[in-house]
Amino acid sequence: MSFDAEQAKQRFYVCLANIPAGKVISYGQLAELAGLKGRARWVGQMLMRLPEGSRLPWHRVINSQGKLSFPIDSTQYQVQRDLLEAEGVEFSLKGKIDLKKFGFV
DNA sequence: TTCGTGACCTAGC
DNA sequence: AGCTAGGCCACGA
Repeated sequence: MSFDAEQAKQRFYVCLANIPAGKVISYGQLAELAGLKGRARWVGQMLMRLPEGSRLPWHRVINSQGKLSFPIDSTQYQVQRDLLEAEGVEFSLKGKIDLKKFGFV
């Protein structure tokens, strides 16, 4: 059985679009939601290659530790964090998100 | 086709 | 809580 990238991409986009504002999900969970269990890294690749104009909520995707997958000092980190805080998502002093509260599952 | 790479994950200490 | 090591899997050179 081979991996159909086109079909996978479609399911991935749909699931991502379904994440409500103010909630976050991990790469692995999103992959599983799209029927792509075990392909968390592929999800990351897709987000990186996402066209800029798209209205997909890429910022609601974080890692399983409840943190953003960017270095603290990067602009990408700031952008994602601002977008999330604008939706009501709270960060701890260490920059961690409470998945019990904001996690989408 | 083989090899290195990465916006990942989990288990162990 | 923080770090390491091993596993994971599609992608591109």
